[in-house]
Amino acid sequence: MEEGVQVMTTLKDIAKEAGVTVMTVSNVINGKYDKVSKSTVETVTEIARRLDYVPSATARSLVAKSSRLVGVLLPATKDEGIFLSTHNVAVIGVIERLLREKGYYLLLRGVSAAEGVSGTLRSWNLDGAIFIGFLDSEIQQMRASFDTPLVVLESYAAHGDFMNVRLDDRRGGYLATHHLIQNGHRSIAFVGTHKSERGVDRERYEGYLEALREAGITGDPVTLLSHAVSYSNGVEAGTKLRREHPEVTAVFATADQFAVGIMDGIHSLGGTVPDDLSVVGFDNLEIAATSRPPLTTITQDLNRKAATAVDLLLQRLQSKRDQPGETILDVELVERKSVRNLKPA
Amino acid sequence: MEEGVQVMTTLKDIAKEAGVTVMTVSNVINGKYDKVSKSTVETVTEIARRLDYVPSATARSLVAKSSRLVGVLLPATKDEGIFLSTHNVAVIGVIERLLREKGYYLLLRGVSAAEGVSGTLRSWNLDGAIFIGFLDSEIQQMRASFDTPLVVLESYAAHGDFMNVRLDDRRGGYLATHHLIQNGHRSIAFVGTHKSERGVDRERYEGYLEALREAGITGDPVTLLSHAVSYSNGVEAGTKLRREHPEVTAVFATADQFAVGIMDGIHSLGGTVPDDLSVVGFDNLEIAATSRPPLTTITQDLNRKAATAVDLLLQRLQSKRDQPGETILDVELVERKSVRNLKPA
DNA sequence: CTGAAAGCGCTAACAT
DNA sequence: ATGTTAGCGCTTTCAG
Repeated sequence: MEEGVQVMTTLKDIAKEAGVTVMTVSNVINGKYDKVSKSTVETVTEIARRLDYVPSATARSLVAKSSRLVGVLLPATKDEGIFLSTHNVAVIGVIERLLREKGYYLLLRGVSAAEGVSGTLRSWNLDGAIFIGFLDSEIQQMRASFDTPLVVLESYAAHGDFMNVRLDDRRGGYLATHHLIQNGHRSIAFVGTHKSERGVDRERYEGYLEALREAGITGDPVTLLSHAVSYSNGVEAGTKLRREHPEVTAVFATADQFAVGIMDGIHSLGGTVPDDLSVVGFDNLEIAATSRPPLTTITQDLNRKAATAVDLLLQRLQSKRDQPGETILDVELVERKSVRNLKPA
Repeated sequence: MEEGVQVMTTLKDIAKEAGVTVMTVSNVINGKYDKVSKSTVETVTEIARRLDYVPSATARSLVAKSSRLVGVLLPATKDEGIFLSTHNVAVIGVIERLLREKGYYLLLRGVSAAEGVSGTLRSWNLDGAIFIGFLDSEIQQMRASFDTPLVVLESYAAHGDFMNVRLDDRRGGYLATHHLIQNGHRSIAFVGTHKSERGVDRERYEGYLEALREAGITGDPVTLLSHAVSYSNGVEAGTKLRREHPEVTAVFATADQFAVGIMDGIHSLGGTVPDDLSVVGFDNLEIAATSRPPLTTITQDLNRKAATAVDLLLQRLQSKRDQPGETILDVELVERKSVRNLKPA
């Protein structure tokens, strides 16, 4: 029993044992059997197995241009971790599996705005990267410092230089608002983030306006904007809505966290959802199904999103061919219990 | 504007530009200023910045024994992704942050029982690894194929060869059951997994028995065992409990998924929690706070768990000193609304 | 079919 | 204070 530092078996070890050159062993390991005699293949293979040989990824990556390493980067602050939504989690899970199936490794990394991204990306010689959850401005800025093949999720950043996979947010906003209108609502508020921060919200807002316009609803709609998506900002919006805008009968929130917060805000003031206020969210997180009441919201195909991202990246890696700059995924309305039908039966 | 493959700046480039040797540049980059004249340091530093130099981690890892890469491995099947619980997600988030702070990189990897683990672990020359969510038997088996410093979360596998960070599961089981007893319950069922599969459940079961014994409750308690932790297995247990064990007034479930499932199972049969059945779970996942009714459960300090794991690993990496084989984290009862007080006021 | 030489980017050890 | 040599484990030429 050896103790202490692990001693790796190398090609050299096998070569010595087999009485051949390192080169020959390398060829066997890499399956280039046409360059090696059958008997040599057998001996070498046997010895490799016996010595429990594992190729050194670092050595390979040094000599080849490829590292078979893909970076998945998420926003992070120095003090907080990553992984905000259940959502992203699921996406990363799928990404990991797909990459693994294709023989790639996944380097997970939180990126704080302060430190650059280029260190990580370039020092490991990443074959590619996937960005999740960054603001458009951050993406543009980060993109400047490296040119590894890149797929970005949920962004409206100009996509001259990378591939973009996102939802049809505008349609989502339209669907949500249209649903409220169909249920007889006319005074529908909008709760989201300042549109400069998330392109996603700007689009959802456009969809919202479109539905309003289509229904001939004019006038300034009530619009409540926060700087970040959070439950507590939702609560705040909910209380504000009840206190200051009694005429509003429904609200479209651009995130389920907002929506659930709004509902709780209403409840805390003695109101009821959907009786006093109808709410539609966006994302269909787990909390949407378990909230009270269960939240009507806009959903998407998570697996498909992750799969699309990985596919695009790998295709790009394998065949230098250019891929479409933007892939837009469809969304759907999930009807639950947070919308009241105002129309007479 | 260059197009195509990224060309990395190397020490050689800088050396040429500065008119010095690669070695000198290396010394400057690594901050060994005592070996280089002040003026050289300045020129080299300037050129490095101008050329946007980033050291090659792969080259470094090849020559050094250290790769500054830590593997976080989770169970996965070929068809399913990783990331079962909200829980693990949070833990990984914290681990990532701590590793990053210390200058380490995180390789995220799902491991299916079929493929070995040694390939990943050894080909990347990982400095260390953290295992999350594996069965004890899997750990023992995997451990055989490599001897990288290892921290294992939530396991009762013999810890001769690695560090173990886990909860005081026994106390958790005791606390949960004791709470039910204090609320006047005498007929308390146990819902968990077959104890051979998760050591965690065996311990929680022991704690459960201990509380029963202490209260002088004898006789065979109702015990419902599944093969895997899941909501649907919980629902099944809940319906079974209501149909076949009407004498049972309370249940301790070893996982919140079970507990929430049980509650829904009861509800689906027209029963009410906690009026018809009191339920205590374990883990304090997000669903515990948002379930109906909110679930009384056993909680733990997630941050502390992750931090402990990383600390142990890094200490082990930095000073070859041996660390305690097992670190046991405390647990607490979180009281919510799923337990009915049977005692007269 | 097999070997020899060179080099990927970097650093440790020993010169100078 | 700087340079030289050597080598980490591997693959890509180019020779035999």
